[in-house]
Parts: sequence; structure tokens; C-alpha cells
Amino acid sequence: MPELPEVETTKRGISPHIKNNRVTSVQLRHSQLRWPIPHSIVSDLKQQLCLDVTRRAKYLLLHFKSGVLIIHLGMSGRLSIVESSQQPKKHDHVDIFFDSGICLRYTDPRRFGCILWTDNLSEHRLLVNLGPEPLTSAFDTDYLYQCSREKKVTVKQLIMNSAVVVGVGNIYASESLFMAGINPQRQASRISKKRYELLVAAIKSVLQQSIKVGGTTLKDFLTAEGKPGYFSQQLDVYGREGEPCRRCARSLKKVVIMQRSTFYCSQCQR
DNA sequence: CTAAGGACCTGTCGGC
DNA sequence: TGCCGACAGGTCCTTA
Repeated sequence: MPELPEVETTKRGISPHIKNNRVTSVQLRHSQLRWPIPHSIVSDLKQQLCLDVTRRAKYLLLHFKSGVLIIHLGMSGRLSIVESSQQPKKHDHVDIFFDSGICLRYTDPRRFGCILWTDNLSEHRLLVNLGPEPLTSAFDTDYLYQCSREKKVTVKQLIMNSAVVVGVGNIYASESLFMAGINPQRQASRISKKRYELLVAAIKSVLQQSIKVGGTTLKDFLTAEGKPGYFSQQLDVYGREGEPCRRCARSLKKVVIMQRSTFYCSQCQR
């Protein structure tokens, strides 16, 4: 489900409902996610005040006095705010109840996500090797260009490598490369700095635009019937194999790069 | 060190 | 209608 914009939108959606609220109890129904959910969170979280909700890459971080709850939504995960009385459905694996009477509910059919607890966030193995956030100034042309040198992978693989830059998923990798006019199969090391400048701008633009759409879609997580997961949005190439390029009308192509579907226009992207 | 492939899991869709 | 394979928005871990 989540690309970076969905995770950011989820953060903004849940934050007002749980920040500065106190956990009353935690219910684990199915703790076998990508890694087992540590059962200790049931007691660790009890009576604790949620101090803040932040995001790093696609990890949502719930900060408490004694530690941080790390939540990743994997491919199919979702967080929602529901009334405490609302009965769980099939894939609702975890409920965190708050003293305000609401419940933070974790839903994940494929269970590729994770929920972990740490008292030392800055040294956590999942976060310690991550590259810069794409929407910060640390992610710029010089940086990405330097990363690309000596690399033997395609440019799509480069921008999807979380050690290089975080938050560029399969959809927005294709979309960014289309906007920058770069063929996703091109070797990362054989692209000029000038073109990396276009790519950096494209990545920022595509992500920012999508977060903006999510932000406008987002109303109240508690009462909104819509799924906070995926907003229908205007995609230029992703999932549009055989359809006409919006720029030149030529039929869009699909290739597989590292077992992931990749869409592009062979005319506009070189 | 880098790069490629496997692994995890359920749901949905298209074709026969 | 039913079955079967392909595929799905992620990413860590193992292997070469």
C-alpha cells in the first residue's frame, strides 16, 4: 500500500488523535509480521504518554518516554483511528487503545510490515544505514551524482536504493524518471550531472505533489470513511503499458528491472 | 565491498 | 463457475 506520500499522510492523519494521549492497553491478535511483534510492548506501552509522531523513510515512529515504537506498513499495511468499541476484522492484527476512547488499529493482509520497540532509535539497525530524506536539502544534485559514480546498476535501482535516498518506491521511481526524461534501464554511472539535476527535481516534485494530494484528501482519520491508503492520482506511466504517452502519444513500454515492473516511454526517455 | 535473488504472505484478476 | 498461475505499492537477508 504505502509509498512515501501514503506514509506521510498516515502520519498526519493519526498524529492529532494520539499525540499527547495516553495508552491504556495494547491488544495483539496476530504478532507474526515480518518479524514477531515483541510481546513486551503490551506492558511497555501501558499508561505511557505518546510524546510525538514522526516519520523516517517509510517508518512511522511513535515516541514515548521510555522508547520508540517503530511501525512499517510493508506492502499492504494500514493504520486507522477507530472508536474503541469497533470490532476488529480479519486482518486487524494490533490495537493500541488510548484514554481518549479511540484506538489505533494496524491492519495488514500480507503481513510484510513490522512493529518493533527500541530504546535507542539512533542506533537501530533498520534506520542506521538509511540515506537522506528526498525532500530535504541533503538530497541534491551533487549528492546523487556522487552516489551514481562507479555504480553498476540501472538508474532506477539507484534511486530505489534506501542507502542512497529513502522513500522512492516502485511507482514514483517510474514517475520520476518519466518526468526527468531518463530511461529507467540506463546505467546510473552513465548519466550526466545535468540530467541528475533534472532527476532530483523530478523526485522532489513527484513526491511533494502526491503528499499535497494526500493532504487535501485527508480530512479526519476517525470519521473519514475513505481509505487513507491510496488516493487516486494522475500517474503518467505507472500501470499504463500500451497506453499513449501523455507527452508524445507513443505507446508506453513495460520492462522488468530487479523483478519489479517498470513503465516508461521509449521516445521521451533516453 | 557490490549486485542479484530469495524470502516473507494474502488477495485479486485474467485466462482456460 | 472453478481452478491456477501471475502479479501486487517493500526491503532485509543470504549468496555469489
